[in-house]
Amino acid sequence: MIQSIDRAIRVLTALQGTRRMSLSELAERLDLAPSTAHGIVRSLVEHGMVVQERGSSRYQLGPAVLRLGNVYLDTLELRSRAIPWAEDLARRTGLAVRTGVLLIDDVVIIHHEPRPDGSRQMPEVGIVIPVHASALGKAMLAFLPEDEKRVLTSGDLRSMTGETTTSPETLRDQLDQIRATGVAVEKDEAVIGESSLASPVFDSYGEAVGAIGVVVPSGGDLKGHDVSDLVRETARAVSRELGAAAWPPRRPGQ
Amino acid sequence: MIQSIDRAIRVLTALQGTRRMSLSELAERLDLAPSTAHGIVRSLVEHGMVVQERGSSRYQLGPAVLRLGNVYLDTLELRSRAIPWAEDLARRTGLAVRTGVLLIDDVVIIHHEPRPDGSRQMPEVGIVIPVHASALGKAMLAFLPEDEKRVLTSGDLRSMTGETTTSPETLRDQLDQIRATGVAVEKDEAVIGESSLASPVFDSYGEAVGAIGVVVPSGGDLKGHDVSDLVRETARAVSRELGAAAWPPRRPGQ
DNA sequence: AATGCAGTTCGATATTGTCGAACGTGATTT
DNA sequence: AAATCACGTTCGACAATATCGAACTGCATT
Repeated sequence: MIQSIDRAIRVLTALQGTRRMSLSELAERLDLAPSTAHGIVRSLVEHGMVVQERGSSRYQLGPAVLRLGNVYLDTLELRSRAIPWAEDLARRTGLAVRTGVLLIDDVVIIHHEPRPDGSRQMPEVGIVIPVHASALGKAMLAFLPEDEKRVLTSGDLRSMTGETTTSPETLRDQLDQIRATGVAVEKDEAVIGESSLASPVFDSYGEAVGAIGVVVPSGGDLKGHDVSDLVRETARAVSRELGAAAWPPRRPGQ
Repeated sequence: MIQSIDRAIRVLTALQGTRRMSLSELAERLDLAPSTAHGIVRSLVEHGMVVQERGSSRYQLGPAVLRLGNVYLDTLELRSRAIPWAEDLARRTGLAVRTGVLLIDDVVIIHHEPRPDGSRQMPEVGIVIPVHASALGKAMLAFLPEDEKRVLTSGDLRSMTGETTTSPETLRDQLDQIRATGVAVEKDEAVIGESSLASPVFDSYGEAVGAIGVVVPSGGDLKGHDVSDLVRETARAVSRELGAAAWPPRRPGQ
């Protein structure tokens, strides 16, 4: 791992958490001499990855990162395949539909089909949710070979709400359950008042490359048990389009 | 400029143009030894900025860039201020509205309000258009102090369609015109069949920090001359919300 | 007006990234 | 089916390069 590149990305990640930071804040956060941090930031600024706001001397992310994000979405086959099915699922359930992929220990939303009730809803593409607090994340985790252990043993499972699964043992049990049913559930674990169901999507190698699912208002009743079946069927359909031979795959990786 | 960071960003930029590239393609494009390119790519992969697709050994952008892009949008005051006005402008003109900022020699779309006719339209947030081929870009360019020269003298103004302004002299004349009217126009210069009008948005320092405008189907008739007035008024309103003292500012920078 | 703080620039040192060569693997060709 | 080729990857030595500390500048504060 090249040191300066690692540091540059850490700068971007820091700015992604704390949106505006002064140089000294950045330097302290990354344990660097101010001049070192300055050199890194300068390089990022020259490419538009970071901009310093006028007047104040704080830094924030720049327009170049937006351009990259947009291109990423366009290159994702999973996304283009999932969109028609997501629309369909939203129409049939009356719920918002999310599709996500894994990023280290989080899930990144790559598509968001709003609830089809005509109301204005915040676009959620690009937001991240901890794997262990989301149905999307658990769905993928359950079908990963070795990597799952890393998350499970990494120690702290951050608590988002009082309901967040924070015990590795509990999570492990949940994953067994998910492998049995093909559907992951989560109640108020990431956001209070919001629960979700999701199923994993596989590619032609039988790898869990993403997950798709619905968001359920915690108060709302699921019309019978249909929803979970619809979610599973949607994931299966998308997987087939991606060339998956079976759903779930016979021996997941390993 | 730190060399390895510069190279890393060049890798991302290359992947942004040519979506999937093999290591050797990347190495050749950046004039690097394959092993050097590999080290850089490896560092990017470890942070999820780049992923190598399974099976084939090609690389493409990763989910981490999407997360960054999303946060960038959230931090932009221009965007949050512009959105309500963009909705209003779209409603009153019946046209799609775009808001953009400058990124080196391009304009990046930071908000896109679709035509209010209920049809499905591709979201345009994150796409880039060359400054000299877009009304948004020209609107900003006309009110920049020194930087404009860089673009004008950088040599080649890429041609997008047969209508693209490629002569620096012509562009200079257009900018004079824009400074006089406050509204930039463009006909078929970026995309055939699509024209646009835009006006610059200023912040409290009198800097052109963005531009907002409408997209007009080339065949479509503008209802009288109203549209250009509405665009100008919208830009003025957003500028005032950002703390601009005057529109246009008295002495643009300099 | 003076002081302190933060961002920035500059130069010397040694760490660190770079390159060339060698290895392993998968695909293609004879 | 064997061999060759091409490609991605790993490794180690060198020197270029990033890093750090100190000094400078500008701004805000007292």
